[in-house]
Amino acid sequence: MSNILRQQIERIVSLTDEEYAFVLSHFTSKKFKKHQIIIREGEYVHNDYFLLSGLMKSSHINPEGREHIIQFAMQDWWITDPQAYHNETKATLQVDCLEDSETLFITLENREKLCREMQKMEYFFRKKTTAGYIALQRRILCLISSTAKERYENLLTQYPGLFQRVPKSLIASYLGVTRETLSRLANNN
Amino acid sequence: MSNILRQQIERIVSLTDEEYAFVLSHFTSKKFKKHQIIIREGEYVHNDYFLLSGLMKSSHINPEGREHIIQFAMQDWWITDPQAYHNETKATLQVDCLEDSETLFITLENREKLCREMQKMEYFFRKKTTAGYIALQRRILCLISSTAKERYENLLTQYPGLFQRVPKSLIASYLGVTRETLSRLANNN
DNA sequence: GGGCAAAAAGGACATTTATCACGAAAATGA
DNA sequence: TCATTTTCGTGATAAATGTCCTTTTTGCCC
Repeated sequence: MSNILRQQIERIVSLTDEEYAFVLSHFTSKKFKKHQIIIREGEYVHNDYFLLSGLMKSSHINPEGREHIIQFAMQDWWITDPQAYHNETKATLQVDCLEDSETLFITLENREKLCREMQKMEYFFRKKTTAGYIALQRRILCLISSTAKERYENLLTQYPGLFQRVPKSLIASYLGVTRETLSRLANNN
Repeated sequence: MSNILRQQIERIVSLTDEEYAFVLSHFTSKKFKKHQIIIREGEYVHNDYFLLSGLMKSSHINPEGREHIIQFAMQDWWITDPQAYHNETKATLQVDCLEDSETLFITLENREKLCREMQKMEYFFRKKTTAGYIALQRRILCLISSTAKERYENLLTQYPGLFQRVPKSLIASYLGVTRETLSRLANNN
């Protein structure tokens, strides 16, 4: 069974089996294939996806067709277009699969219902979002204060596995440099 | 009276006078002078500050003494070192005043107590943090996908008033460029 | 297994940005 | 008010990064 979700929640609040069953009843499981697009720009975003396995990315594609990667998500991570999901507006980001992936997703409606009916879960989501906020602040600091090389080495030490799973061009896109520049940094020129 | 805080909360949840009085009882008011340092690197961070007036910044100062600005906060904004505050660890950021400022601050203890005792407020903080998360994602996208000039123009249209209130060198630090580069961008070279 | 498309590497050159240096203008504080 | 910082702009040069291109390698699909 997929108690990865339960483990993540229980790192923040403890749950009885009954409580977890109730939580889980608000989720739906769904599998996706590599290259499948989960969220398309311009469409409404109904779900927030929790990854049980696989790998996805969220990205913005600018008018010239260049893609900029905002986030990679692997096992135990959440991914969606948060702006569109939480504000019920149309997506400006795209989310797609870099590998076959298994997910549990929750609609906004179910998330809010769950938070209303079970304060523990409202607490969980508050803490989880706070941790996310902190992580994004650190990424911003890295982007404004570090050189491309430092950002590259930083990512390499933080997520060494990522480099075996995704093409370098996507790593470059995440770091905010071109793939040529990344190639030079990686080869120490 | 300072009902700026109440207004911000009521944009998300409605409160009776009694409820607001209860909320407010968890805050302490404090004024600061320009140049005063509110949070020092290496010290524990007890408070999250809500600005009633004035202007502050949070920044990281690297070993070479270079400052990188993570956030400006003006009226109606919150500021702290979130990582140190929420995790009860020592500050890695500095928060200081760019103008004389009036604040309402809340300790982590009071914040958690308030959330426990009043689910409305847990809802408020969850929504507020979510909105903050979304804003940071957009800033990250801007940093990895836009040129320095675009980032400058973006900030200029979003916060035109800021340019009259803070030195350009700090704007540059926020945008992740040197003050010389910013000066040239602003004068269209 | 073979063919094809994607990915990676690298060269040559253009552009952007950082660095260092200096002087003028503006703001600040005694 | 006056002296002292701070701020701002600008030039010259170096370093970093982007752009465009070709070649090689890899890996995937039928």
